[in-house]
Amino acid sequence: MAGLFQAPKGVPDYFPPRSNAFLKVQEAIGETATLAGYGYVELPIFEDVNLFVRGIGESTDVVSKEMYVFEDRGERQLALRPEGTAGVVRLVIENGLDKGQLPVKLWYKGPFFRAERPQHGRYRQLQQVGIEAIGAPDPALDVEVICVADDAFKKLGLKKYKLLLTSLGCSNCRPIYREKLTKFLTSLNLDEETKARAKLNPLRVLDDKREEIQKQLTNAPLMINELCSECNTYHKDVENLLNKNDVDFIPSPKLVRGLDYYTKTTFEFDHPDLGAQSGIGGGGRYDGLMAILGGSDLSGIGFGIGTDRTLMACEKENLKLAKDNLVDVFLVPIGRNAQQLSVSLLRNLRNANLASDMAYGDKGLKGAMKAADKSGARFAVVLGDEEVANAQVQIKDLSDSSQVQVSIGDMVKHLEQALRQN
RNA sequence: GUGGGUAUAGCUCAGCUGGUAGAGCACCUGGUUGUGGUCCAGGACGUCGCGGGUUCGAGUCCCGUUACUCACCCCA
Repeated sequence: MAGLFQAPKGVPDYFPPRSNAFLKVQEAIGETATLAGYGYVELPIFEDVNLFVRGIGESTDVVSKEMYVFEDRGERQLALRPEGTAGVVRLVIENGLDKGQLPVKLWYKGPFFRAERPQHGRYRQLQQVGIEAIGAPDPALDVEVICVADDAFKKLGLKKYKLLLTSLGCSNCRPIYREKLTKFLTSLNLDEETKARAKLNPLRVLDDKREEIQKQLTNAPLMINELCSECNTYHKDVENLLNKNDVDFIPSPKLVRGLDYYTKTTFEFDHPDLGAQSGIGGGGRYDGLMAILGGSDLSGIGFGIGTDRTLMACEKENLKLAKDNLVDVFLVPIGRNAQQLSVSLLRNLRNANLASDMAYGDKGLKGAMKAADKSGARFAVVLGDEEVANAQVQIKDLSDSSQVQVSIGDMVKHLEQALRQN
């Protein structure tokens, strides 16, 4: 049972059959983004630690206590990426993508790392698929980004998730609001820890889950009511466009994101069946980030969808994402000659795009048939000395046990037709 | 990071107030010498998470530790 090693704390393993569903989730989001004109980027898994410190914000939990920081052999300070946006923005600036046609639309996928205490759905190596659209401060673009996520979830068959939406204002209206909120919070009776949080980022106190805190927050000033006229108009446009396109959303004035760069449109997708780790995706605008990281002063918007959690949500809704069988055809050779011939036959089948496998090892006929059954293949191809001598194979339909004999030359064609019929 | 729960076969779990391990499913073999899925018979599989302690004796009690898990914090 227990070997010498176990996976590092909080790191999930994916293996068949669940790994097939994992892949489907990743593909569904990536395909939706591609259809919307987003190009794929392959980002490095580690970056200069300061990219994240500057980009995400030094005071955020993600940076201050959850980053995997290390030094390489050249004494460079690096960090395993805790999120994707900072890396994409760096890539855009470094490669001059912002000098061409705008907006720049990109998508990415892969693992991210945060040293949190693990929980079901909260991993130290977490998987995300994300998109970013940089260089067009247009409400229609905000809606496009939200729709890509929404459409991907729908494509997977998800029904129960909710879209939470608000605006966090801009560099003009947020500081004013922040001061107002701080004043309000200091009038409350809060524990030391919460007070500290209020000082660091007062907005964060708003989505505290404890009832005794929420009770005190009923009359708290809300950003959504304090937006400057520009932000207000922008947000109304976003809401109207979402309504016109039948994208349901829940106005959530207390929604806060843990990364400092968010401005204006901010959203989160929640799934009710995932307990405390209910966020399956989130994102928003980051209009100052390009400039902060030394690029041209362009706006940006994007999202990150949690692949792990989205898969869990699909499982909660009993969605069948991938078929159980990997192959449709299974070769059952009896004897050395048949086995050697099968190697070539397998290649023929696979080159004709028929997913196929064979019984390896010295299994008897019975065992090999059993393996064929286990594989989930629709057809078993039986061949022994007699068949090899006559250049024939027996093709058995495992769903109804019917069996026909065809020549080896016709095998691929026969199976192609049989599989196409259903 | 804080607080609670759990850890027994590959999986899901049973094992009472301490007396040297059990079920179902899965796996292997045979019944059927060249035909799977059903059925029947048989078989293999465990240092009871790990380390220490109490005891004549610990899966069971105590301490520590690790992992998972629930909530908080945070977030995907």
